[in-house]
Amino acid sequence: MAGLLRTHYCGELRPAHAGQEVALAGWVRTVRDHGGLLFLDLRDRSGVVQVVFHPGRGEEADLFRQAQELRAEYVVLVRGKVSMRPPGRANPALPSGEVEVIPSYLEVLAPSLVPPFEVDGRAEPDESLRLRYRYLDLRRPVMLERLGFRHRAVKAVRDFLDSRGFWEVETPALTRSTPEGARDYLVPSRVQPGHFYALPQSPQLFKQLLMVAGVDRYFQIARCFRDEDLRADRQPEFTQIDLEMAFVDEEDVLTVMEEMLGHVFRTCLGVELELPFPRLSWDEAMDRFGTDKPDLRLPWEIRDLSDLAARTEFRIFRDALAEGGTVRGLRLPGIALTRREIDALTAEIASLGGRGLAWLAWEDGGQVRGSVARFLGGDAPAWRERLAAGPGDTVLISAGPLQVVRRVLGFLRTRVAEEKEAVREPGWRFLWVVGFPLLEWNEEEGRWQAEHHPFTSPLEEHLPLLETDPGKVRARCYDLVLNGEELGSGSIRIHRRDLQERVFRAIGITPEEARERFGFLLEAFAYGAPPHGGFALGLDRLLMLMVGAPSMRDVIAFPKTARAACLLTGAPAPVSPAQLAELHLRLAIPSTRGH
RNA sequence: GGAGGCGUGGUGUAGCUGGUUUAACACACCUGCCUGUCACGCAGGAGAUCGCGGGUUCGAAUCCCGUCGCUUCCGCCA
Repeated sequence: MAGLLRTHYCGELRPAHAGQEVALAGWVRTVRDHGGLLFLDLRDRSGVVQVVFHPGRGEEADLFRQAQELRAEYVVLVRGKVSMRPPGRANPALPSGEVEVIPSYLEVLAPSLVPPFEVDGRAEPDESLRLRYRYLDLRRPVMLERLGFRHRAVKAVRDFLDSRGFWEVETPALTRSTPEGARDYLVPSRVQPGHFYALPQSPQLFKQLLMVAGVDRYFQIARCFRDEDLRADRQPEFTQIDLEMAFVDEEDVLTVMEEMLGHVFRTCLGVELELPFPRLSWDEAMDRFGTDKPDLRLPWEIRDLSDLAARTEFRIFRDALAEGGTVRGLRLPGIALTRREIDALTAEIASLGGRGLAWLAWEDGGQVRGSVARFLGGDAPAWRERLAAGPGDTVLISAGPLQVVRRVLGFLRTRVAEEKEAVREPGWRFLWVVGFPLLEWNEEEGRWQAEHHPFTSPLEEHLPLLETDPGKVRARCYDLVLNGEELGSGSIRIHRRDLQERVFRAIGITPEEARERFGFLLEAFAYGAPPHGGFALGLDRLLMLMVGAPSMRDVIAFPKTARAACLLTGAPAPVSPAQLAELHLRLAIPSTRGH
């Protein structure tokens, strides 16, 4: 269609173009037919410009009659002259609003059915309709703008990493099923009956192999697949900014990530991020905020009240402490809760293991009230001081095992803020959370497992604990959090075969299993692996936050629904018996429908 | 796997404590009129048996059960 000779985008016309002959192509946004005068709003991805048709005589009259046939979303070609609008007729709401186009030629390149929803309408159609007609949904200026933003952000990432000596390397999409982690998407092999590929959950192992290969600095805008249930911020396929560096320690990786994000925010949003990002140890994050991804825009913090609680006669507190637990409180500054609200919250925390919720509140006069107020006795001022509580504040108190108390108060922190629409401080509050436990106890399977992944290096000084007290070992890993959303994680990897085998042993992977599952990696490490570390950042999540979209689906061109379906193509869908046979597959679907 | 929300002309909503509607409103659509609009305006028109199935009832968009779809959260997501 190069012969169309489009000369300009609609949205870029300005007074400077006045007098020029232009050729525009785009979609009809609206036609305002005044009978003796007709306005056409022509739209392309750059925006809108107004084209004015006069009835006149001869050719002009033909053009006018043609224009009267135009309908929304017709694709048209317009040639004409850019002209200043008459005095007082400019539209300040439109970037091109000072000019208009006087046409000399009009051609319908393609008509359109009446669209199933108004592309430029005020109302946002139901999301399933948007997804079914995604190409029309994406035609909406907000959505096109988001796609453009995504392009610019990815370009900024590439430019930055290139400038720092990173090479972009592609890794396989058809790979081996990984033993731990999320459920894999499997692809059956036709050539090898009964064997399967898995789509990668991340390029983790390959990037480590690239380090062994001497690539030194690798990155990839990598598609990752995880067959788990979806959320507003979780899709079965998503994109990571994946990178790995050889001969580095934590500081190198964190600095590169900070500078990369600084570059992206500067180029895409014109925002200057404050570097470096603050860091919090995992233990401190859990103690102060009850979560490993605290939203720092919310200043509320958790306080340990165990010593004070020990002096009360309150059974629940004393029992919790006697069993080795803790008593902690969360102050809600200036927030009053009704009994009913507290009951509702108590019910909600039951699923987190919280058996009850105590509370205190301070009156204007300074007197304390609440479910445990009568147990404070002479210690009331000490409680108040510890919590820094003042009139109008409510404090929620949880007692029990440390893990449960953290989880409960961490949950309440965001839950109440949401409910009460507590004001969050504005801004981009990045945070590094470092020093996660290397291992976590899997209650169900009765064994230790990797908290991050099994290739994460333990802290050197914790190595002796690996066999004696695995839960105490901290890892050389780091999570990046933005406004309470986990953006990604990374670590310094194990590069010595002996240590890798010790970690495998700690998580109950026998040498035989290790060889079976990761033999290729262990073997590679036997041939001179450099110390290395890296990071993987969730691109979709980052973009969602940057553009202020409520869901990751809004920054992905063709996303899946909560049931992992594509409403546009109808995927997933059945395949023919012939296809199954070719793949040596037979279906075993239990007949659940009893009619 | 569990819990909640939503489903009404093409679109977005109202109606939903059962019977005063012939299911309403806005936008879109169709016809006509209109020379400066830009969410153009005016007049007229067409269009929904209320996701689907079953039940309760004299009577169901409205109540109940099931089911499907979308969605939010928990579990899950090394």
